[in-house]
Amino acid sequence: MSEAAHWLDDAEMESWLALIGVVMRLPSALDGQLRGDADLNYFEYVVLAALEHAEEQTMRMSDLAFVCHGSLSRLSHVARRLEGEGLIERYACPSDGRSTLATLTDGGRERLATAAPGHVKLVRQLIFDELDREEMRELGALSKRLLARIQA
Amino acid sequence: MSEAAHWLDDAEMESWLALIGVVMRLPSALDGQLRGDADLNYFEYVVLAALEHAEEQTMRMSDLAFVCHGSLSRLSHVARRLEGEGLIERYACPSDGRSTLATLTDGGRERLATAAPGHVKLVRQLIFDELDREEMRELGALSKRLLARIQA
DNA sequence: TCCGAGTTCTTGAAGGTTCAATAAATACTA
DNA sequence: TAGTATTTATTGAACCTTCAAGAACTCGGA
Repeated sequence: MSEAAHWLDDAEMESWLALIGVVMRLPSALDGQLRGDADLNYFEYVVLAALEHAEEQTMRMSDLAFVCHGSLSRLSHVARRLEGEGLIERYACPSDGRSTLATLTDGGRERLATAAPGHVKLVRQLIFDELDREEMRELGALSKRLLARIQA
Repeated sequence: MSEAAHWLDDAEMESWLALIGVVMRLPSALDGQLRGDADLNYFEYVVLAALEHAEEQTMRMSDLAFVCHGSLSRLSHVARRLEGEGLIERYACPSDGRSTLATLTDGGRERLATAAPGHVKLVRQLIFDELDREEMRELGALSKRLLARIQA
């Protein structure tokens, strides 16, 4: 295969720059709103939200890290902070001594309730107000395929 | 407007989770390759790449920060590191005493050349190998519109 | 059963980013 | 043109994430 085949052509570069722009800027936009409304960053918010939707509002740390798209180490540090603020609790898993279970507290639910309306409003404003129904589905379908590659 | 209108429906949530998954995971995938191949993180790579494509391989710090999607403070810290490694140089702007100009050195060009093949290969692998030509353009067009909102 | 390999989680240190304060220059305005 | 506001960039501290090491446990084969 020729060397040139490895580089991006103009159309690919244009698409890439737009995508990576979203990737680079979206997190700080989300962090800003959450910090202001509920003194959380996006990752902390996602951890609380994931627990809220889980069975018994409880998850294993490693599963939680995966669905939140973060490393276990990152989650462990964040969990210590969240536990210190009384937003979650951790306890040993009865069925597997290696695992730790994290669960949402009432305080965590309240904090989530404080953060959520502004967060959803911002997501709508930045993403879904811009797209019609078909475009929204298309973006989701493409993202899902890319995510599968990135996770692999 | 009813309260419910503020929340995301199932299809929106599915799309959002896929998009944010890409946003959360893509940077660490890119960082990994760049760290291994050239001891750079993605932001450092972007700074060097932006300079390479600029007139005279030189840009004002604040313009550089904007095109790299980072804060000026972040860029300033990174520029100190890159300058320390001899990859860029900074000097006062002759026409506006407030501004600093950053320029790529030979060392910076070399480092970029070390990093680029693997980086492009990974981007192709993660993004463009998954999409046909039409999907690639569609993703770019949608991303561009979202980016415009996020930057506003 | 025992031992080695693998899994799960935490921790401290190193490295990177954000935030707030500051300095220095330019632009505006009365 | 003097004074004020704005723009541009840097800095150090606080905060967060990554990295590497280690502890505790489970699994599987000899």
